[in-house]
Amino acid sequence: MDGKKERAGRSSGSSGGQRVTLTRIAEELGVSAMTVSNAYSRPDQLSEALRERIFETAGKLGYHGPDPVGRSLRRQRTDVVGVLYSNPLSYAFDDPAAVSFLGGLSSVTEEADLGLLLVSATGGGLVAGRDPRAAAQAAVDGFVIYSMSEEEPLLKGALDRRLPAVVVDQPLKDGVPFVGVDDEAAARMAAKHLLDLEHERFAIVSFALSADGREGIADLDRQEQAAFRVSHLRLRGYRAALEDAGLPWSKVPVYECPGSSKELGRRAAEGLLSSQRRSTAVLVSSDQLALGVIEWATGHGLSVPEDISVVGFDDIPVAASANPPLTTVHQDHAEKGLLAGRMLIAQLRDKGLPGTGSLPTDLVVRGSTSVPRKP
Amino acid sequence: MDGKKERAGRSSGSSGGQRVTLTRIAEELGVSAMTVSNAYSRPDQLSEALRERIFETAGKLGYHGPDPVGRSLRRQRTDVVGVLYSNPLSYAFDDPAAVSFLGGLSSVTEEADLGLLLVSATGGGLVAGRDPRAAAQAAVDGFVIYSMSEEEPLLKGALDRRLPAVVVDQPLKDGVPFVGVDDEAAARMAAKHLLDLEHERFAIVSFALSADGREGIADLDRQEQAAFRVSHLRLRGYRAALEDAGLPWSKVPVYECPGSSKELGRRAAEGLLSSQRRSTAVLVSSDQLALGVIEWATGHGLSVPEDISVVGFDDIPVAASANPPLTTVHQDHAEKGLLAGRMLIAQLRDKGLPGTGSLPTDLVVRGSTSVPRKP
DNA sequence: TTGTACGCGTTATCAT
DNA sequence: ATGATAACGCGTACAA
Repeated sequence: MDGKKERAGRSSGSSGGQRVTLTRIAEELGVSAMTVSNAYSRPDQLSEALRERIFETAGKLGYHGPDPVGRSLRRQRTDVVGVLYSNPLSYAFDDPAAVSFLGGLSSVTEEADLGLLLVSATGGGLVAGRDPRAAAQAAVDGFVIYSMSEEEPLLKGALDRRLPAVVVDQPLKDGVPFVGVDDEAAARMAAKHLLDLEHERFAIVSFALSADGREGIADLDRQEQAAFRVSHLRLRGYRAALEDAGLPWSKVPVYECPGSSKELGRRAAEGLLSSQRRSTAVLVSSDQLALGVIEWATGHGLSVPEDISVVGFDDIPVAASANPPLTTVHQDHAEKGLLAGRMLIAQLRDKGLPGTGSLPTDLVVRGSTSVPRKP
Repeated sequence: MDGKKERAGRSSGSSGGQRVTLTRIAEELGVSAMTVSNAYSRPDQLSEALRERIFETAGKLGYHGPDPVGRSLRRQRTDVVGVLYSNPLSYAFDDPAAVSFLGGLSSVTEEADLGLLLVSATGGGLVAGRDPRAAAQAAVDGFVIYSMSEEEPLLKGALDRRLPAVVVDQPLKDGVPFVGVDDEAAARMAAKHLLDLEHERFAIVSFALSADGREGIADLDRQEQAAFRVSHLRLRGYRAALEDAGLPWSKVPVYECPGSSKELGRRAAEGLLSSQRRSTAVLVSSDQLALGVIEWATGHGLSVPEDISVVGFDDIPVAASANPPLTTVHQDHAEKGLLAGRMLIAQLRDKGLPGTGSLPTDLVVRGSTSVPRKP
């Protein structure tokens, strides 16, 4: 015998410690294992009477249905979808956009009777010599890759397995179906709104351009080399709009935050708005950051939008009820989850490779923007 | 040969359609399968040179490490923790308390290198004849059971498997470690706060007492028979405090909501506060409901707290920044997740059965409560 | 350091 | 309606 580990379990009732399997039940009744299997998985292949007897002894022996792992091995599928998220998984639950996305995704997987396995990008902490393959070794039928960095080792590990997959937002990968929005056009729209209000002094708050955790003003070089597609495109959009209006981009400070939270937003505001001749318009590439910017501003005697207009990006649920309500670029994160889920399931069902799913965005004008105060 | 399904895959490079396995690599190199296995799982058992050669041909043939399912079967563990949530899984992502909880839980599982599998209570919609066992058939090493109804069939299915498990909030089950707070004392504290402010006309908004989806005023009978432990205890706490103050419970209307959302809160408020001689104090058993109550009130010309004081329960993140900021019972949901995770992992590691983990609560007084307006 | 033998628990196929 | 056989892909125990 192999594993001799003593089961701690309160040996409840009839059977001792030994693991109960299909075969065990079969022996007990003098039928074949196949028949027991059928009792659970294909009821039409048995007489009702036998099926009953099987369930009965199963109950008596403490057997509660086919072991999922054995079944998965044999059937060559797990009925589980893996979700890959950039950075510590627990961050996802602090990010309202990610939460909405997962909500949408889960409603599809749920309906399709698939489990949702959240796979950590950084399990095991920083254990030296940790195999980057490890995290990709999940027992899943396919992956939803949510907004990952191009360079994330986990990504390669997952894609190498050549399972069905869908990438959301980033990165773009040949042959892998993709879901996203037109980030550049959306950002352009946001900037255009402020330009229409006749703002002239702009500042930008961006989330991470690369995964190196840098924080602070990002120069042109760094902007160009952004590893995060989404950050890059949003910057491009802002830039295009400003340049179209004849404003020199080189004079627009871009503050890079290594994440997306209120706290980082406050710090960005501090870095950007402390100066004498401060900006009147701030374009922010996420709502959480934008809310942080607003907090810092109001906390320092500046009023929004009278002194400073702020535009966010994402339209997370709290944006509407913030104070002031946040003007922002709306995108439907839950819908994105739905779509990604459907595209993955299509592949699982052998419906072939879906192409690219693009979702609309629109600008939601609320209370955080207005014409600049006259000088 | 068994499965004849044609792989859709773009047959990338060297190898054809055939699945690549450990054995295949072994044959290719003329070594034993065991050695290949060791190359991945126990590097110290090989010469570095051989290991390199193995990885090389593995790469060439498109093999990317041991199959997780085969591995799980053999090792008798999956390194995955299952999370059971009451009702459609997607609701969890709409519930800030659940989201915080999952955040805490995920940070522990992540650190322990465990995957987190979200298991749906109601997969496959309402397909008739659906096996309630199905959802419990996840390939996991243990379960975190989050706030489920006592009667949920899924619960029985999961517990029957006798895997390590931890129950959070409800239901209480013999022999299953439990994490929660003292809901009754906390509710009492909330009621006491309003009594101290000299309120006398109370109304209660509770979330579900049973899983039958009923909505509306719940009579004493229904209150007593609540299937949800948490709802029951909170009501008991409110009641005890009011009765201690000499207020007759029978005159206090209890509105039951079949869930926890702003929308349901608005409906409850409508049901409770439309009357002539309305209450001045509303005790609500969740923050989301409380925020809905406030919205309804302010939307109908009542001001909070001047006309009506409202106390919530949970202290979800938005409570502090709501308008007015919500007075509520604070509990640390993320910490609850951490604790539940740790208690489950302790079992997985054979550290024996942990007992009960109890977390503190405290009342956070903010702007939604004050003395009642003089009549 | 490497190889042999076997079993983990299930189910598809084909036969009866 | 039921059974025999043979994998599914891997890893433990032990021998060499």
